[in-house]
Amino acid sequence: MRAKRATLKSIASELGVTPTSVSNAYNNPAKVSKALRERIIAYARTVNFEGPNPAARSLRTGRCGAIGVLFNDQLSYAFTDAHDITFLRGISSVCEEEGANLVLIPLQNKHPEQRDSLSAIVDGYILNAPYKSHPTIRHALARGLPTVVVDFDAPELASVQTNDREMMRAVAGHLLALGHRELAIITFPRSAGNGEIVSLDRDFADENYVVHERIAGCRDAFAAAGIATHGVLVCETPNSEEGGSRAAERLLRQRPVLTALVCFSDRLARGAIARCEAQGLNVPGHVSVTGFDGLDPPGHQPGALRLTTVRQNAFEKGRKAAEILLRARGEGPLKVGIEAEFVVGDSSATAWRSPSA
Amino acid sequence: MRAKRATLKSIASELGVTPTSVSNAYNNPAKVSKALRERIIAYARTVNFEGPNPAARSLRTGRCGAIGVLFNDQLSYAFTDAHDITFLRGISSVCEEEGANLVLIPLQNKHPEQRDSLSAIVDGYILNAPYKSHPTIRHALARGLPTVVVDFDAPELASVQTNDREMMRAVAGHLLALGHRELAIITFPRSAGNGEIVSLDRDFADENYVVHERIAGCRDAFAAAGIATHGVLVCETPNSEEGGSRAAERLLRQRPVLTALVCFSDRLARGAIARCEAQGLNVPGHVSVTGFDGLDPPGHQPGALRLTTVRQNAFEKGRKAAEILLRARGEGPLKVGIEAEFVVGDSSATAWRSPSA
DNA sequence: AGTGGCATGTTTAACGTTAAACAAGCGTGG
DNA sequence: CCACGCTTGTTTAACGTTAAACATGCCACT
Repeated sequence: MRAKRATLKSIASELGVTPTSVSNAYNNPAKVSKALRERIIAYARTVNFEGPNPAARSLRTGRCGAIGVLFNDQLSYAFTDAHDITFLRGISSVCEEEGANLVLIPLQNKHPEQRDSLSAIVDGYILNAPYKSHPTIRHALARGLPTVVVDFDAPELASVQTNDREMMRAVAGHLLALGHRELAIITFPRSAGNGEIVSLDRDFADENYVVHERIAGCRDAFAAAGIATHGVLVCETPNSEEGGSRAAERLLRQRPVLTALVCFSDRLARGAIARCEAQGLNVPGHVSVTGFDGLDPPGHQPGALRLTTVRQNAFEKGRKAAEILLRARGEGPLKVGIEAEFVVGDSSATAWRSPSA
Repeated sequence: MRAKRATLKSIASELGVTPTSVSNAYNNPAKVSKALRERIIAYARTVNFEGPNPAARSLRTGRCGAIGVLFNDQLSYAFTDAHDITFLRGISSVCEEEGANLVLIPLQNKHPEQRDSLSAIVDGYILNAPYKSHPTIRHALARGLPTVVVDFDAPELASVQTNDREMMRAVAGHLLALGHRELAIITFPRSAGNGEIVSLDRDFADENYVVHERIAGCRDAFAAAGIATHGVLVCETPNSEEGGSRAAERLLRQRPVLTALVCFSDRLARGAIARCEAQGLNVPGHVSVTGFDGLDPPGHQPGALRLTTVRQNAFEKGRKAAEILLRARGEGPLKVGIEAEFVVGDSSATAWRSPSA
C-alpha cells in the first residue's frame, strides 16, 4: 500500500503556510522570500514531493505544455516511413527547444466506442495530411484548440504545405517529355481505400488532400502535353515496398504495354522497381519508375539505382508546423510553404516501346 | 474572442439535469436512459462539446490514458537512430492496441530551471537506457508512477533487458579467436562524456548501464583468453557515423598497430569503416570492425558490406516494455529478457598484422 | 400486501492546483 | 509625519470532472 502522495496542500499545512505560497515557491519564486522558499523545497524533498500535480495544474491554468500529433495511418506504420520519421524529428527538435512534450495520438480504429471523445491532454494539434472524414481527426478539429494542418487545405487553420501539385506536374511532365504515353499511377491510400484500380479522369475531390493535389498535378501535365487522361490507370495500395510491388504487378497484368509507373512515394517506387525486375523488365530500360519524398538514407550505396523523385524537406515541414503551434501568436492563420525539388535520377529514361499500342 | 467552451456543467444546467448524468451519458451509458443519453449527446453536438475535459477527468480519476517515454539523448537524435525508432515502433504498436497516447518527453537540458519539475501528464514511464544521474530521469523515478526501465539495472522496477554483456563477450571473443591482439573500443557517450580516450581497465561502475555491461563483456572475453586489458583503449564519441569516423581516426593515430575496432553500435561501425577506407585500410583485410544492433535496412544492397554485429530485437523490446506498463498487474516487478543474436558478417576477418608490436 | 431488486437520476464532496484581490509590515522620500 | 510603493504572504474562489452514497418509482416475485 503506497503512502498517499504529498500535495501542495499537505505540505502547506505541515509547514503552517498557505498552499498558494507553496505553489509560488515552485512557480513564482519572486513572490516568496528566499528563506521560505528554501524551507518549502527542503521539506518537499523529504516527503518525495516532485512538484505540483501536472493534471491539476493543467486544469487550473488551461495549459499543459504538450502538443499532439495525429497521423492518418497507424502510428506503428509511421515509424517505418522515412518521411514521417523525419517529419517527427523536425517537430521534436522544436519541442526540445521549447521544453514541450510531444504526444503521439493513435487513431481509434480498434475501439470504436472511444471514437466519441479524444482524451489527449494537449495545448494544440499538428495534423499530418489528415483525412477530413476520420472520426478522431474530426474530434481533434472540433475541440477548437490551436491546430496546424500539414499538406491539407483548410482556410481557417494554419497550415504547412508542400507544393505537391506543381511538383507532380514536373514528374509527369518529365515522363511525357521522354516520350512515355502508357503511364500508370501508384498511390498510397486515398481515404478508406480498398485497393481498386480507377481511371485518372475520375473525380478525386473527396480524397486525401495530398493525393488530390498530386493527381491534379498529373492531369496538369497531361493537359499541357495535350494528352487525354482517359484510360490512364490509378492503383491504390498500402504505402510500402510490398504495396508498390503488388500494385505494379496488377497494373502490368492489366496493361502490359505500360512504359512508366508514377509512384506517390519512394517506398512504392522501390517496390515497383523490384517487381519489374522480377518480371524481367529493366528499369529504366523497359519501364521508367518515379518516386516522391527523396529521403533515401544518406549513405548511398554504389550499385544502387538513384530514383527520379521529388525531394521534400520533411524535417523543415515538421519544424515549421511545431514553430507555428508553439511560437506563433498573431492575427489570422499562418500559411507556410515548404520548398521541394524535382530530382532526375537513374530510374527514368526514354520510352522504348512503341508509343501507344 | 472565442466563445467560452461548453462543459458538462453548462450542458447539464441548459438541459435541466445534473452534471453527473451528462458525465454518465459519456462514460457510463448503462446508468442513463437511452432517451436522456440521446438528448444529451444531441444537445452537446449543437454546442460543439467534444466530450469531458481530459485534464479535469485526469485530475478526478487519477488516470489519463497516456504513457511517457524518456530517452537519454535528445529526442531529435532518437529519430535518427534505427534502434530507437524501431523501439518506439514497438511501443506504439501496443499503444494502438490499448488506445493509449504516447508522450515523448525531451530531457530538460536547455531550461535548467524547468528541471525541478516534470510536467508530463502520464500514467507511467518507460525509461530507455537511462542515466541514473540525469535530473529529468531522477524526477521521473521519484514521481513514483509505474515505471519500466529498459537496459538498466534497478531491482525495484520492472525491466526489459538485452543480455548486452554476454553478447559483447561473443563479439570480442570472436575477434580474439581470429588472432586480434590490438583491439580498441568505440562507445557512444557513457554519461555526460566529453570524448576522452581511456583504458579498458578503468572503472566504469558509474556509467550508462549499457556501456557498463558491454565493457564487462569485453573484459570477460579478454579474461577468458588470458589477455590483459591494460592498454586497450576505449574511445567515447557521439553515436553517429560522424562520431565513429572521428573516433577511428583518433584511435588509429594514437595506436597505428590496431587491427580491430569494436563498436558499440552499427552506426559507429559504419563511420569507422568509412574512416578506415579513407585512410587506405581495407575492412576486413587490414582492420576488422564490429557493430551492435543489427538493424540495417532490409533492402540489402548487393555491393554493401554486411557487418559482423549483434542483432537485437528492438521492436520486441519496445513491445514488451509497453505491455508490462499497460497490461501487467501483479506482484513484484517483472523482469523480461530479450533475445539477441551474434551475427558474423563480412567486416571481420583474421588479423593480418603481426600480433602485438 | 410486503419485500426485494432494478433502472434512473440526484446530491455531495472532493481531485490539486493557481489567479486575483486583499492585508500587513517596512522603508523612503518629500 | 504621512503617503506611497515594495515585499511577503493570505484569503477566496474556481478550473471541470466523477465516485459514492442516496432517493425515487416501478415491476416482479413470494
